[in-house]
Amino acid sequence: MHVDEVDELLSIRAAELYYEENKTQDEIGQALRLTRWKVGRLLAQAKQRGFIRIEILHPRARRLPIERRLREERGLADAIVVSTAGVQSPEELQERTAQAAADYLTAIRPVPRTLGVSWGRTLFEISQHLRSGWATGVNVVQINGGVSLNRRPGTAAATAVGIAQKGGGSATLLPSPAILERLATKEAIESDRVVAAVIELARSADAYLFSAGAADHSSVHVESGYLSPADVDVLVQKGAVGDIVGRYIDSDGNIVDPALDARTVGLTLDELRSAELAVAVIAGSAKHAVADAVVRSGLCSVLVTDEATALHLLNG
Amino acid sequence: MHVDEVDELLSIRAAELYYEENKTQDEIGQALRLTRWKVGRLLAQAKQRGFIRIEILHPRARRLPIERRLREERGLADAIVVSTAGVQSPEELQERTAQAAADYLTAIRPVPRTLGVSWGRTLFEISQHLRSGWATGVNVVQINGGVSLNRRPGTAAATAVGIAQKGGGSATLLPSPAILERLATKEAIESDRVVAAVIELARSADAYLFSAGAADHSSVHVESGYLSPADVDVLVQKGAVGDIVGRYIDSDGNIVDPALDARTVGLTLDELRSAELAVAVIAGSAKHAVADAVVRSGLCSVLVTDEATALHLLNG
DNA sequence: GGCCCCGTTGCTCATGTGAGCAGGATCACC
DNA sequence: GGTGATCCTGCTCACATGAGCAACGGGGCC
Repeated sequence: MHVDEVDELLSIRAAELYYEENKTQDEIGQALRLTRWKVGRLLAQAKQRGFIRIEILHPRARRLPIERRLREERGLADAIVVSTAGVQSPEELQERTAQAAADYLTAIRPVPRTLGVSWGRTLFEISQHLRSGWATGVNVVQINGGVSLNRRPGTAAATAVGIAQKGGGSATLLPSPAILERLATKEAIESDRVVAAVIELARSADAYLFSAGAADHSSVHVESGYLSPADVDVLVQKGAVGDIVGRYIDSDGNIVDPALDARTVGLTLDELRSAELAVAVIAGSAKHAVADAVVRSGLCSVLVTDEATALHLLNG
Repeated sequence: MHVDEVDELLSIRAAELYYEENKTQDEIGQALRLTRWKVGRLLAQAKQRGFIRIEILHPRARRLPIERRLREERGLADAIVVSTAGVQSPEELQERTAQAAADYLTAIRPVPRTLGVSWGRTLFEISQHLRSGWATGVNVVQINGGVSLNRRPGTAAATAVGIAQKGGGSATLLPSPAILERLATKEAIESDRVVAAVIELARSADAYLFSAGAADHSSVHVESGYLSPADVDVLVQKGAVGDIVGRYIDSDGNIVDPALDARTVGLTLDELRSAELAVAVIAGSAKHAVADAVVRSGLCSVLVTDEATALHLLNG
């Protein structure tokens, strides 16, 4: 039996007594016939070698070391990473992330006067998790088209209005479909006085809050009727990994289908990229690829995500 | 937002800074605008409410609090519980437990002069994990019959001999099948001078080491040809949960089939029960029921097992 | 409205713990 | 077999932490 092996075993015995039995290092020393300094070193060793895992089990728990790595290694201004410890379902993960996004939004200083938001399942959940009074007099403006064509009419509007109301302000909706069938129609809509004014307001926002969609049939665009499942398949074939504010991007963050993009109403990706504060909220294993594209191509300055996604960004 | 809720969130934030960022309570106090005493209380609260989980990730890690509960609540003289943290396969669990049993055997003081052992997969693994020189001059004696009928001839012998050799002593084998077809044959064998002497020696052992088998087709008795799968089915129907030293017991620790039992060679259950030191080594989810029966009916004074089995004993 | 009770707060003090350091053992290499 | 480098040990000291305690304050009850 090698010396290192003996030390390893001893460090495990010491860790058991220290962490499970709450003994002092001195007591452990007496029990194992070691000086208390040796015990301290064994415990430090056990930690350093990764034998000790400390987890914070709570829906609101975050992973600060991973957040730091995201800031440092991926150049983000800020990162919020929720813990996946104890998560039972994808829905729970989604909820934790939405909660964290709501927390982050609430904590932004100075409080944004104008906030640009996209819409979708994630944004809606965030709006629900916000507390009344999270801001005072915030003006919420939609940054991409979102009049639902078939199901769930008004969730886009409900999201923006909800965020605004709880923030003691008003919402400015973008009265336009997300994607139009013909380019001419899209240009006509954008030149409409009201629509143009909303987009202009969106461009002037202090901060943006948006999510990302995965490029698959579960997309909100498919659900809302803007794209058919077959359309999505074609996009995937062209390299699409997901969409941001209705615009499909590849793994480098570039527009996949310029023609489609030209028919999409709302802020452009470059306008997002040049924003001072662009908060992306992306969670779930289905969105690992989009999250990666978004962060790589600088589409957001702040990312709110879950631990698994964050680790994917760091190791992938 | 209720006060308790605020405190809960604060304790999570504090825990993140304390355990993940290694800040001092004082630093955390400054960051969260609290006194360091408040921080200390929040951390204590987080621990006490179970938000903090500390795990020792190591094949040799044990669960001392569960061992204590087994001793106190189930009246065992001693209990060894190996951690299941990070276990990938049932084989790994089995190996960890065998290793722990070998460790326990090595640590018994005074060193037993005569050790009675059963045989089987578990015992064989224990013999392999023992280190040469674990004892000096130990006499190992088989406590139940075990001349394999078909496959793997000699593992029973190899186990006893291995334990003896590594302990610097000799092995005394029980030259008899485990179960005989006819009662008369069994009685004849037991009256044989050599066999009788071995059993007499077994009765005088200072300590016993044995495992338990589950009552299913994977049993060593089936594998060795002493019982057919159909025989086992019948036993199960009669309430058998497993076997100890070849004897099938029900959930109360009583012999299931007295006729069969009468044809089984080796120590009786009552002889085991009255032993000073009887160490049972039982691991794996298939053996939860037997483990329970063994402990309930006082068949062992010391139990070596895994965390999941131990929790089954405590909660079931 | 006054009073009491109980939970919370910020403290003192004792204990627990980690950093850094000098002496000593160990090992490889000459 | 000598010698130097390196690691390890047991220490001092400074800091971090938990226990216990008095003062405070808020809420319920008379």
